[in-house]
Amino acid sequence: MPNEPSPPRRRGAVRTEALLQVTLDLAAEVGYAGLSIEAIARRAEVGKHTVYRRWPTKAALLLDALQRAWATDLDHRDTGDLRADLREQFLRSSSALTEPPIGPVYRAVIAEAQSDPAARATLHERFLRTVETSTLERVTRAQRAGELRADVDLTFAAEVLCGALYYRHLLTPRPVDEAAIDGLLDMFMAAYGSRSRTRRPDAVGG
Amino acid sequence: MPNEPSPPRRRGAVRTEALLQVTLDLAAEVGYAGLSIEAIARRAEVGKHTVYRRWPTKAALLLDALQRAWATDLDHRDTGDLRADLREQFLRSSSALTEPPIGPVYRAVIAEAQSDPAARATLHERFLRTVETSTLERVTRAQRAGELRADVDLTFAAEVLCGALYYRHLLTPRPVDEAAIDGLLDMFMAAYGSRSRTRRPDAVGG
Amino acid sequence: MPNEPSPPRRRGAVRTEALLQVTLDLAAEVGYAGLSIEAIARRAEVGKHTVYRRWPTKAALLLDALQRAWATDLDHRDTGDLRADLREQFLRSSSALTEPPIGPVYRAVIAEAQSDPAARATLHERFLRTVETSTLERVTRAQRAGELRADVDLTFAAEVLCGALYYRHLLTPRPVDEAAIDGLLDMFMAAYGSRSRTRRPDAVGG
Amino acid sequence: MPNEPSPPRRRGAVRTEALLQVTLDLAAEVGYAGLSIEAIARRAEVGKHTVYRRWPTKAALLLDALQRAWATDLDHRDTGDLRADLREQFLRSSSALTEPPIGPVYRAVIAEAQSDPAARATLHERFLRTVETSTLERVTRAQRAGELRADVDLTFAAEVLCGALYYRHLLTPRPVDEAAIDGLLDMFMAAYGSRSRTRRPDAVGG
DNA sequence: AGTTAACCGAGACGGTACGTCCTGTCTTATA
DNA sequence: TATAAGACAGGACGTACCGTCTCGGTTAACT
Repeated sequence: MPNEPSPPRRRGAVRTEALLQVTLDLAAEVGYAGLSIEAIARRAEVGKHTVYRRWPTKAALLLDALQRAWATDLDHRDTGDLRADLREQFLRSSSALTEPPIGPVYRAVIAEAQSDPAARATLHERFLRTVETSTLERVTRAQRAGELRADVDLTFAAEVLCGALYYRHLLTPRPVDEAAIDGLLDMFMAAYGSRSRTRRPDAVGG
Repeated sequence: MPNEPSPPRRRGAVRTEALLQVTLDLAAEVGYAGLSIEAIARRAEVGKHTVYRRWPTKAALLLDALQRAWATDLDHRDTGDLRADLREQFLRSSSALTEPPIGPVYRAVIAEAQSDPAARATLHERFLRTVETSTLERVTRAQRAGELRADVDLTFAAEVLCGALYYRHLLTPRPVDEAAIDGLLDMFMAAYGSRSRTRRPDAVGG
Repeated sequence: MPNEPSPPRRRGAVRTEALLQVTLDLAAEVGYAGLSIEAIARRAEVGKHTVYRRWPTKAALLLDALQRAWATDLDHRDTGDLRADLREQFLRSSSALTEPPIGPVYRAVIAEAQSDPAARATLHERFLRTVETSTLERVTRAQRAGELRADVDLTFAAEVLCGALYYRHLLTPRPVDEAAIDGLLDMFMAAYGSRSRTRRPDAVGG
Repeated sequence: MPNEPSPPRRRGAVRTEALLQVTLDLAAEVGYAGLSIEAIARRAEVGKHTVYRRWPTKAALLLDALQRAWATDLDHRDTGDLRADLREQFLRSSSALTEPPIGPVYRAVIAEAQSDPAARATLHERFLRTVETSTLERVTRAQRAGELRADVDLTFAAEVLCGALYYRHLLTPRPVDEAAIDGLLDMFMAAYGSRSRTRRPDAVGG
């Protein structure tokens, strides 16, 4: 029996990286449906145990893979024009969530999260809360700059801004397009904008 | 719900009812995880084909089961006080979505919907759009009654009201409680309420 | 009370014929595997009950279908040369059993017969015994004509002649070709032929 | 937290053995009809895949099970009396084929073989050919010993000996009893026995 | 000619088995 | 000791037939 030399086995962190990458590749190629641990291990030419050793749950793996792909710049710009900055950031996020590999992985995570409260908490902690926080910081800066009314606590407003867009993306056949974002910002600015700068009687609604 | 004219298959209809009920029972007893077609058929003492004959997909079955459980009164009250009516309706919806059997079934549907665009569209068409529409009608009435500004198109606002709450319920560890609803309504009324009636300078924010 | 009332109902008889023909057609087109009652009824555009009303068992249906196709001339020729007559008849039977539709139906019947002793008995009664009997008659005639030894009971010999060929056809990858038939006849004639006419020292064996 | 230690999983060859044994047990207990892969796996407390991993086909599994049960001594005795030796061996084979577990498994294999030419070939290769060969060897020895005529090739004769008995067993309601075996041997000896030793004018035929 | 009972297609129904896929645990052999 | 490979029990998937059972709508025979 001829012993063919097998390739050197990569280990530890390198392996972890490779697995996450394979997960993203699979997501991009075969989508949500192909994201089984079995398929990932097969594609990575890795024993299944090597996956389970690293992540206790498919949700955990997918969350890490999502993080790896989460290269989008989360920090809102601060050009001094709050509306324009939010608009630009929301557009960027929207297209990021739509395209592979983030899109399929995100959907997979959300599906997992429905049956796993821990995954749901982690999903929020590591991704959604981050988005909310980043938005909150930007609007808070705007508030300090006088763009927004000073008499309101914006915490919940930041959640609404994010939530409305996620809702549309995940549970609606409608796209998160410019019209949607503008409509949302109209509402936000109407509610919290400083009186003098906010009124745009010709453009509210949509 | 649109049905074919009138093929009075009483035999079939009885089975269909029973299957939907079993689905809800399973959801209440064993939760999301127990909602396999196999388990439903087994519990109903029915051949699997009897299920597949009626619903091409688990998502389709779950959507019908959801509809069956969806007894919540969707029509917003109209006491003349928009804020109070919305608040009351949102609280009611929230508790309906939290408890079995709607809770588990809803989550299961959403999980299915992530991998099945058709299910996603149907989910929205039959449930979320209904909620949006119902809300839109109430706020439009309020607008005509002078409670809300007359210069805005409220279509998107209605989506935001619903979406923000669904987001919190489905993707967040936070509960949809009175504080959340009040915060949302503050924002909404601040944005669109008629000037004289809306300002509640002491309570905005959360 | 099975009171055979009057002349046969034409409608019924026509249907029966059609079903048998469909069975043969299916056997010829899709072979053994396609011979389910379900498929036959579907192809005949007939309710399954119409099949079960006529035949209690798939085996029963197949046996009737087999009979319908069993057009092969079973009566051995009697040219005065026993060996030649048997040879000719065996060749004819062999090719009949090999080709559709008899081939597939025959195999299907035999498969059914393995799990159903009644079907096995009927199979033998209606087909195999007929072949044995027909052969027995021919060799008995030859015996009376002096072609075969007078001091033997040929009943079992007739069974062996048939059985050896069926064995080869059904359980062996070898074809029932001229060589096989000649070999068999050599053995038979060597055993039972009258001394003077039988010895063919140059041709015995294969 | 130490869970209850599950019994060490039997693997590989041991598992294969167990599965074959379960197949034979089922055959003996519930007969031909109970020999589904599903039932075998259930009885063995084994995942179905564990069966499919080993045998691509039910036929393949049954063939192996048959082999396991095939303990009958295939080698013909050689007491110097060919007729007695063959008789003894045929009787032994006959009763082996009649009783469980070989009986039901054999019938199941033959049923499978009718719809699967590969199974048919394997069935012959591994069982029937073996019987033919063993018989051929014995008669060839007898031929060299002068018991049989020297001027014949016995290959086909060996097939006929086996085939006639299989035919009777599998396709006939008649049993393979002593009379049948004697009749067959009469014919064989009449055909191929050396003249001086063979003639038994009082006993030929059945 | 009207009645009526058998027959019909269509297919629903509870079952069982098929063969495939994935899960999460466990084992083996290699490096 | 970590690994690649994959065996393993379990269970769901969606499909195919089985043989029984309605369901209305013909037919054909006998009033």
